[in-house]
Amino acid sequence: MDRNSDCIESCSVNVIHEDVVNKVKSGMPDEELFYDLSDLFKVFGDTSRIKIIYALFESEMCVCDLAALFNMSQSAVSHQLRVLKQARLVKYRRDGKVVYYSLDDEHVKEILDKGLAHVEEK
Amino acid sequence: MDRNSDCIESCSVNVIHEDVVNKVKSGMPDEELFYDLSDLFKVFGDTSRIKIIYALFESEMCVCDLAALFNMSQSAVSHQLRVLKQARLVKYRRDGKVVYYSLDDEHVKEILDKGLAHVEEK
DNA sequence: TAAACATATGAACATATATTCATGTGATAA
DNA sequence: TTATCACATGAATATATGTTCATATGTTTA
Repeated sequence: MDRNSDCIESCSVNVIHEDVVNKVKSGMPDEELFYDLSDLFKVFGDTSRIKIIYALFESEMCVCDLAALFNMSQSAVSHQLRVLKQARLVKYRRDGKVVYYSLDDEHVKEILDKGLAHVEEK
Repeated sequence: MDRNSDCIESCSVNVIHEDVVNKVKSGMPDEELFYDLSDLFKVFGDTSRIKIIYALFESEMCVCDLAALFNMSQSAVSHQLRVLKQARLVKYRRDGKVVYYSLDDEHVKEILDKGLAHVEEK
């Protein structure tokens, strides 16, 4: 864990602007935040999950219908819904044998819309 | 490419709510959009790149300083900057031997802030 | 021109991850 | 109770991806 603590030497990386590096370093958030953020965006970084989310924007849906809609296997959909569930992005309700999924976060739409703005620009 | 076009049968996936599926399907955006969006979020889905972006929020920085700041190799930083460049998220200017990178998009901050709101919630 | 420096990049390697396959679980209906 | 249906899940596999290593490129300086 600390075997790279002297890496500024061993990596032959030289600080060119020590003042800038120190200033920026002092403004950096906690290391854990970077992991949490990248973990969240990793969830949006897959076509299948983006598709599922867009479908759930329109309506709550069951696993089988999502599979049929996107020509995916039931298993693949279920696995991806699990990822979305773990990220607290979707919730579900059971009605007999059928499980209905829906979005469980007011930020999702905003995040995707901001991403859309970047993608569609120029 | 079309070998799965009859997948509703071959995958043994049955549509339970055909009306819902058809309604949602008609509201789906172009397939290409899903790829563009997931490609963009994939960029945010890595700790190293998130770190670099956060550093560039504070100040433009050269490759060497970024490497020193995060204890990364120069090569790793350079590779990740290339990804950010291809996603049109950063720009650069050359001053002699040194290349300075900075953010090239007004959406980046907004996207990460929305993600932050989700991460910090509850 | 040669040497040194900052950066870029291709190949190799290790790890992460998405899908499939087989099977398990929970609920309904015959 | 047994069969069937909708869904969940573990293991295996194939692919994607991040880092390292070696080296190339471009710039400055001796």
